[in-house]
Amino acid sequence: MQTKTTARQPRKLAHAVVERLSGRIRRGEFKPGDKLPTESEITRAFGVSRTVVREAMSRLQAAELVETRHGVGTFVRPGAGRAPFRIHQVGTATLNELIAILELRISLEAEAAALAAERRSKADLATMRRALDAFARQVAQSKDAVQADFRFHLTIARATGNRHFADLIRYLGTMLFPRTRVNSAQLAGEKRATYLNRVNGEHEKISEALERRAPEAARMAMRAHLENSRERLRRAYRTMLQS
Amino acid sequence: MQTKTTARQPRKLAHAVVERLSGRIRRGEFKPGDKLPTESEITRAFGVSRTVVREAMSRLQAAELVETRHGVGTFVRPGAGRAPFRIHQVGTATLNELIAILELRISLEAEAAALAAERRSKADLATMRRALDAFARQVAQSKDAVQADFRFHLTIARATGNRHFADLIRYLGTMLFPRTRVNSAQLAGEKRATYLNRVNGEHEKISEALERRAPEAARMAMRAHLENSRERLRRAYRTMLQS
DNA sequence: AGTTGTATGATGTATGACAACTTGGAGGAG
DNA sequence: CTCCTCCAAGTTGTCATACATCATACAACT
Repeated sequence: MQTKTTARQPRKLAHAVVERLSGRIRRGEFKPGDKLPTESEITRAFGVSRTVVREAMSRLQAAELVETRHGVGTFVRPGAGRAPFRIHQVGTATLNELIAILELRISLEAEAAALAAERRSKADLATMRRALDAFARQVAQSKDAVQADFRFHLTIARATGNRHFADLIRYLGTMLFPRTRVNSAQLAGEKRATYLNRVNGEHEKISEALERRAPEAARMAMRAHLENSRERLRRAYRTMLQS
Repeated sequence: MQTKTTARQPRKLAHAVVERLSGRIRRGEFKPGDKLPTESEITRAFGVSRTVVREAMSRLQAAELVETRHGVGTFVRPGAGRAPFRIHQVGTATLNELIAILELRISLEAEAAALAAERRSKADLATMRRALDAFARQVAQSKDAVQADFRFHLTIARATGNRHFADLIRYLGTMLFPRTRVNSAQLAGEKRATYLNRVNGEHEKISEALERRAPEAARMAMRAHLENSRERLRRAYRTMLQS
C-alpha cells in the first residue's frame, strides 16, 4: 500500500510530509491565501494515514506557515517562508560564541543609547533610576545583580521608542544569561565587589549622558561599558583555563 | 468524562494541553532533561484522547520545548522557553514601521562595516566586487537592482566573520524587501537612474573603505548610506500621499 | 563473564467512527 | 422577485482501538 517515495526512511513519516509540503509552500507552488488540499486528499496523494497528515499539519501550524479553520480547510499564511531570526548555538558555549553575541550587543546598544538620549521621557529616567538603585542594593547584599543589570539595559532599549531594539536585546540577553552568571560566580569576595562597583560606575556614566540628552556621550559610554565587559570575559576565561 | 478545567472552550483541546504543559515547563516544574509523563498518563490526567495529547506534543516539539525519542519518551530540551526574535508587524506597513527597521539596520550595518574593514579577506573583496558589478549592470538595463544591492550588504555582513550579523541582516532584509521594491518602482525614468547611480556611488565609497582597511571610514560611509536611504524613504512616502 | 533472547513499555502509524463547524443552496414566507 | 430559514454536504476536530517499531532491562543460555 505504501508508495516507494518515502519508503527508505519509514521512521518519521510525518516529518517527510512536512518537508514536502513546506517545500512546495516555500517554492511558491502554494501562494499565501491559497487553500491547500484537504486532509483526505493529502492522505491519498502521499499514501499515508490521516493521522500522519494531521501531525504534519500540526507542525506546519506551529511553524506559522499555515492556518486551519475548522470546517473550512487550511490556508497558507501571508508572509510564509520568513524564518525568524535565531541564534543557533551548538551547545558548547565557546568563548568565541559569547564574544560574537557581545559584538551584536555592542552594535545595538551603542546605537540604542544614542537614540534613547534623544528620545527618553522622564518616566524612562525614573525606571532607569530604580534599576540602578536595585543594582546597588543587590551588590551590597553580595548577590549577583544580574537581573537589575539586565533591567537597566532593557530600559534604555525601550526608551528608544523602537520596540525592535528592546525585543532583540532581550532575546540576546536570554541567550547569554546563564553564562554570565556563571562567570561572575567565578570571582569571589573582594574582587567580585570591586568588579560590580566598576560596572555600577559605568552604568552611572551612561545614565548621566541620557539625562543630559547627550547622544554621542551616551553612545561612547555604552560602547566602553560593553567592551570592558568583553575584556572581563576574556580574562575570566583565561584564568578559568589556568585553574 | 471530560473535566471542567477546559470545558468552557471545547474548541482546540490540543491548544489547552499545550498551554498547560508549556506553562509547567516555563514555570520550572519540568526542568531541562526531565522526562515528562507518558502519553497515556497525560491522557488520563487531562481526560482527553491520545490524539489530542499527540497533537499537543507535536506542537511542543515544533516550538523546540521538548524532544521525543521513539520508544523512550519525551524530554524537556535544554534552553527551553527562549522564544526566537521576530518582528511582529501587523500587516500594514506604516512609514514608522519601516523606519524602525531601518534604524536597526543602521545600528547593525554600521558596526558590521567597521568590523569587516578590519577582518575582510581578499575573497570577500572579490565577491563584493561582483555584487557591485552586477548592480551596475542591472541599472544599465533599467532593472531594479534590489538583489545585487542586498548581496552587497550581505557580503559585508559575512566579512565580519560573525555569522550572527549576516543572519540578522538577512532576516531584516527579507522583512522589508517587498516594500523597497514597490518604492523604487514609484520612481520612473531619469529620476530612477540618478537615484540608483547615487546608491552605487555610496556603495563604492563603502567598498573603498573596506579595501583600505579603514574601520571608521567604513562605519561612517555605511551610516551615511543608510541614513540617505531613510530620507529617500520619507520623501517617497510624502509624494505618494500627495498623488 | 559475556552474549543473546525476550518481555515490557514507550512512541509511531493505521483505521473507522462520530462531533463540531462552515458554507452554499434548496425551499418556503413575505 | 426578494429575503429568510434551514438543511445537507464537505472539512476539520476528537475519540477509540489496534498494531508496528523502537529502546531498555532482565532473564536465560553458552
